[in-house]
Amino acid sequence: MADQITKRSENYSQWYSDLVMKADLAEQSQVRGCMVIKPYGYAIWEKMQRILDDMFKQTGVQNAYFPLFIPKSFFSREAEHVAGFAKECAVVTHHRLMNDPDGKGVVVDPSAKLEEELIVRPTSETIIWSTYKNWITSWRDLPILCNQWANVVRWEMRTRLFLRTAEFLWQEGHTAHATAEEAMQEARTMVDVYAKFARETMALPVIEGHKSPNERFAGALDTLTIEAMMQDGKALQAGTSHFLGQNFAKSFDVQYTDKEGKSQYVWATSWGVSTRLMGALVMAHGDDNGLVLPPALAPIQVVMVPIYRKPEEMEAILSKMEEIKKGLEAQGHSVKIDNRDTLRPGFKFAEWELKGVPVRLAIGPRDLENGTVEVHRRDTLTKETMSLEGIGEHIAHLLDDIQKNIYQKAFDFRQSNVEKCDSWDEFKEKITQGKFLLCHWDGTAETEQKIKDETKATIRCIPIDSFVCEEEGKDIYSGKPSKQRVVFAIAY
RNA sequence: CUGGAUGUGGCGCAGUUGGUAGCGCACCUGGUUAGGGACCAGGAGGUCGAAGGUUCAAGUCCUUUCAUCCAGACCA
Repeated sequence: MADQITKRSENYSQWYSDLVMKADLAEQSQVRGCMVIKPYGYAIWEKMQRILDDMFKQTGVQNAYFPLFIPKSFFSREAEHVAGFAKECAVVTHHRLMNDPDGKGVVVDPSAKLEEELIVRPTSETIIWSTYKNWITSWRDLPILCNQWANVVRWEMRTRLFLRTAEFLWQEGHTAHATAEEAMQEARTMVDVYAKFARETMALPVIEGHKSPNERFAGALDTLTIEAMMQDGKALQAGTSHFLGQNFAKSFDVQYTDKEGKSQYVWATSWGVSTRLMGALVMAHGDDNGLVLPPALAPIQVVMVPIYRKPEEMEAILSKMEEIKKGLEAQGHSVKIDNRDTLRPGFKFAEWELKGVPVRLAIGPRDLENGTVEVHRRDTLTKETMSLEGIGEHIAHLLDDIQKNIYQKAFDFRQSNVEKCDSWDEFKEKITQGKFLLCHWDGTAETEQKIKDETKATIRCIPIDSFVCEEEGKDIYSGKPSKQRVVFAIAY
């Protein structure tokens, strides 16, 4: 299994190459782990954005945008939040460059030192709450449901493409509510949105649940999460939704006057998903031939490869393909005709497989004569020759089927790697084999920490979906009484 | 910051006991090819991570330094 994990990890980096690359920054630069998202990768991100955005709006959320720079003092206000973020941030200290007096190039103008440093946002709670203070005075102003699509920077010590880059793209929702119940409901609503998006759009089975106190977001009273299993059996936190209580309202003095005329602090949530989802997509579905994209997110859903020897054949085939393409596009599918005449078909087949295009159509002189087409599906790597008649309908069904099948495959994989575990010896063995283990936990941070120290495994979540398992038992490590099982796994 | 490994054309690598850099892929040109990653011929591209030292001579030996990768600490 260890070998398998290594092999998978190597594959992951190959699978990424069409989507993302490490930024090629200056040699002496200390900026590590910045990424360039390539056009093909960004197209997937755009699709994710569009679908998520629609889902957000259906819950009443609106988009807004807040500044990239946050005054340092804002971070001093929320003590817990600071403890979680203060260390690994990019700090702006100057605002001007000047020509280097000793020669070529430019240097920082020392006279342009900022009175107060600016922090490049690692997340926007602080600046948004300092803004909300001016938006909220009455119960009539609530709730405020804002989301922003933005980039954030965290000066991570170790980075990994998509999973942990220094700069990444995300959306962060920040809401303000009159009551704790309403805020908790909002946090729950949004994690449900994420779970639905993961399952239905990304074809990614996830476990929904609460984070243990140790794993909570800095400054949150409760953190809800969706956890996915990658093909090496490791867990990936794919999205989080936080109930922030009144912590930020109190730190930034955000109060409203309720119906009785009394001042009340507002209740807050924040929730986000990032370009890490791209990593999840790749690591959950890819195979030895490259990416496998669910049709709902594939920038190109159908690619057509013509096969010909003579120019006349090419012309006839391409015009037939245009015809088919129009039909498919009318049904809302994205279609590409690969008409590059410098490459051989076999090369193109391999290339589009690497890119994960769900369906490939090949038409050659033989097909042209018979009125047929070769249909190849990426998920199963199988192909069949079929009549051109009714091809549109067939493709529509096929894309649908591929979407479902990719989910099912990931689902089955996960199911076969999740199990209940009640023996500590068994736990130690299985956890390193890439299993999710459902175990009893006594609810203490100490036990969780000890388990982490000994095995690297963490509590991924306390499930709230179909994995919820409330029953009496004994803690896997301490043997103390427990009321429910939680999900343990080794995480990215 | 701690431990281990590695830096040689765009990518992946070789380079013996020191003798003045080579291979595969990719790239460019021409031709033949085309139903699963084509073939032949020709061509271009490197101050060997950087600085210093030893030597008649350094990719190779010594010192320093920088960077990258893996394992920790941090995290979406």
